[in-house]
Amino acid sequence: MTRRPTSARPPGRPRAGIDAVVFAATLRTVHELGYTGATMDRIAAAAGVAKTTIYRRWPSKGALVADCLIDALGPVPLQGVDRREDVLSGIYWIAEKIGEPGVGAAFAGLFVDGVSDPGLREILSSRVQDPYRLALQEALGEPEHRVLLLIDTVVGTLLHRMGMTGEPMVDADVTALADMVLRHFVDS
Amino acid sequence: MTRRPTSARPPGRPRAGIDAVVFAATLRTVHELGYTGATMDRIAAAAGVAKTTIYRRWPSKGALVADCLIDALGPVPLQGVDRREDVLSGIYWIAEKIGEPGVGAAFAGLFVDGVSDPGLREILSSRVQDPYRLALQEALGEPEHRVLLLIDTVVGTLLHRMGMTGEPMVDADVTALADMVLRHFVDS
DNA sequence: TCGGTATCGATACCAATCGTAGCGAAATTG
DNA sequence: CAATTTCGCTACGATTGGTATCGATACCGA
Repeated sequence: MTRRPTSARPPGRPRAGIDAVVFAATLRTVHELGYTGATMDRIAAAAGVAKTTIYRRWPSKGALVADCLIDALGPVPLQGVDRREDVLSGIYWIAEKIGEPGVGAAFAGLFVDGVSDPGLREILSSRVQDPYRLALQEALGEPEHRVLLLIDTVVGTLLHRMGMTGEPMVDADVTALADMVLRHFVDS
Repeated sequence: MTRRPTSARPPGRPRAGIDAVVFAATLRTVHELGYTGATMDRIAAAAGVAKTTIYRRWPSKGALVADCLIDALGPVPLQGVDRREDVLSGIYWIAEKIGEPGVGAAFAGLFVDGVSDPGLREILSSRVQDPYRLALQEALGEPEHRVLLLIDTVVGTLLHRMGMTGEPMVDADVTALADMVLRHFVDS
């Protein structure tokens, strides 16, 4: 919805590396000031970019943060060779991602904005969750509702810890969470 | 922090049932417009109360919603007779509470404001989570870190589902969640 | 090389919001 | 009845999300 194709771009001033700069500034600002405190003015200032430039690329703050989150999470990490190994490494992967500065706070902020913005919930569901859900469904051979519950469990638990303490979950707890989830969803 | 003792009140206009009216209006407004959309002006209008009256009782929107959430959740429901039964009924209890209109959205909104407001995180931790954590520690005889992980798992999962779909979790999924949690935390 | 085009930066701007101040009115205690 | 405290109301300042405008800039194609 926001990033336009870089190929066949008509003449004009280049996009340069603005997307990357704004993404980095967004995460940094959200990390330092929280989702609410990360105003568009501050993000623009942190990126060294005019606020109007940001609004030319993203229609709203929510859309910017959503794109930023998608960029920060990166591609689906599943290998697809071993069910147990896929889920285990996936849990550690998302735990590490959510622990990165700003990622957890951005995630939570999007949920809140999404309550009053169905379009944003659509982005969250289709562009953030669905890629991982589909990959997990294929890797595990489990029905959709079970994979959705698995995602709720893993991501929800990690985010709740972040929200309550402000700190990412320690490894020992991630391991315990992984044990519980594996026993329920993989060892069937 | 906000509610002052009703006894030994000096003369003057009564507090009447303003707290209860404002709590109800807050939940209703958060349910309809989301945490961000629930402005103090709108909450005041919905409660039929002046905005200044609200600010005289709660120092910030976050503090209001936190008190509102504490009021909505009510007392710890554990009976303390059977470990398994306590956890099971507790999970259904919190699932139902989070499904009530506005409660889930209020919860999530507090997390977001809490990122940039340590005082609010303190309220969340000490007045919302701790009562249940302590009761669970006593009822289960488990160490603090395991009870904290249990709470993260149950509440986080339910809130993540609310945030993603906008709808509370269906009973079948709550049952599956309860099975998983019981096996890990109670059946040791 | 040079014109056309599209983006960038800067400033100004609007509506909405949080939170506060001041003041007269109302209600309750004694 | 009188003192006291809170209430409602209006107005206000500071911020914020988002828009409009306009000159400057950099790229593309000829």
